[in-house]
Amino acid sequence: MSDKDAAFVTEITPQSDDFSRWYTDIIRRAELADYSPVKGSMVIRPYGYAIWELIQQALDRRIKKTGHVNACFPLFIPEGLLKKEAAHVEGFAPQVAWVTHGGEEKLEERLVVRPTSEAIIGTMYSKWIQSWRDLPVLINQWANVVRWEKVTRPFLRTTEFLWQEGHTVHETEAEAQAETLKMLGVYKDFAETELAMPVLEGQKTESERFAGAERTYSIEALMGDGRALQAGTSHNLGQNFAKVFDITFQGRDKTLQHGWQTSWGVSTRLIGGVIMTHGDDSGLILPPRIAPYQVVIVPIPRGDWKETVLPHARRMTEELEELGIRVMLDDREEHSPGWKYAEWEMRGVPVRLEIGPRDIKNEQVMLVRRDT
RNA sequence: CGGGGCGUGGCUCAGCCUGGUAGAGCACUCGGUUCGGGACCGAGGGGUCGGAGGUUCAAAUCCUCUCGCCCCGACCA
Repeated sequence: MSDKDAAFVTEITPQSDDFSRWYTDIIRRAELADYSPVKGSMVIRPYGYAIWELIQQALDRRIKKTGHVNACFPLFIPEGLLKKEAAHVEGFAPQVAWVTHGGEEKLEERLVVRPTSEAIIGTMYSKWIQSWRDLPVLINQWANVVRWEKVTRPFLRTTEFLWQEGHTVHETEAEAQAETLKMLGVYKDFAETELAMPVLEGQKTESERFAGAERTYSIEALMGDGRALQAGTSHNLGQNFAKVFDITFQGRDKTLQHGWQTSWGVSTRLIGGVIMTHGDDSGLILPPRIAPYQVVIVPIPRGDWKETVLPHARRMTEELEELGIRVMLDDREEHSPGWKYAEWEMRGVPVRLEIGPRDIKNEQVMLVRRDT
């Protein structure tokens, strides 16, 4: 196959030519996401969203297993609340979207569309926490947030993105620090186990620290172009927010104390990380745990295949599904087997099963792995 | 936000320099033959050239402004 043919076949720029272009080509060709009419905002298409749902499910299990529960806080935050924590507002003010009107009426107080939820959650926590017996508070939320970024890239940095943000309050500084590192560990294990994405964990420098945090830790993944990608962060907030949002409790020693907080999050950026960690010039390579289809079955349409091959392929599909495996039976007649091979390789399906009349006769099946 | 590049059917692009109101390949629709690595033949549908203004008898083409996208840098999940 000549280079020209290869280019035609995949329509994907080779990594060695232009890694960034390769990245955006894959997203478009594999139908993970598409650009929207809203500047900097992308549409996550069904195939891409299915990956996010699998990431959510797997991570949500881990978050709950470590004692956290889910809740949902408002999208809008009153300007005054965001401004309470000085470092926090300074860090986020340049990239918040403002709501100034309700219908035709100008608002008395402007609202920000949440860039992160420390302010609104801290405000609520101050109402809910009275005693050391109320601690720890271990809440997570799955949400969308908005940051008015000047430069955007699909999945890696978009104006609006999906994420989870955990917000906890503890009795002591040591407990908060332990929680911060525990969740960093959860992220590391999640990235390496579910996403097959090796990461390096460590503490961020002062300039990279989360606005308002005492300490910020992150997991960093290595991309195919040799660059690092911040794939998740865990912050020890100390008492910074507790002091301005008045999160106090009466301690075991009967004195009034401020809570010790953490917050931690990962976002749809993880999908970008997966693409850049595993993908090759033929397209996407998806780790089986988060692959919308783990197996694609391609029947060979020959002779009386509809009476022989197809029923067999359907039975195989059912049997695999009973085992909990996500299967795509591609029995479309408008595409040739060769076309389907290339298509599903491009979309990163881990395993392909080819089954034709010969296989039925010989009681065999052709299996091809995407990652080899 | 600084530097660079680019906006022409769904996609990739040619045409622009040397103005004369649009082409190719792929994709799509219909019919037929095919199908073990992106099949082939025939017949079709679809764009007024990112947007606005200007120059001109005439603008995809020249000028101005503007919007958007991509890459590098700075910043961020």
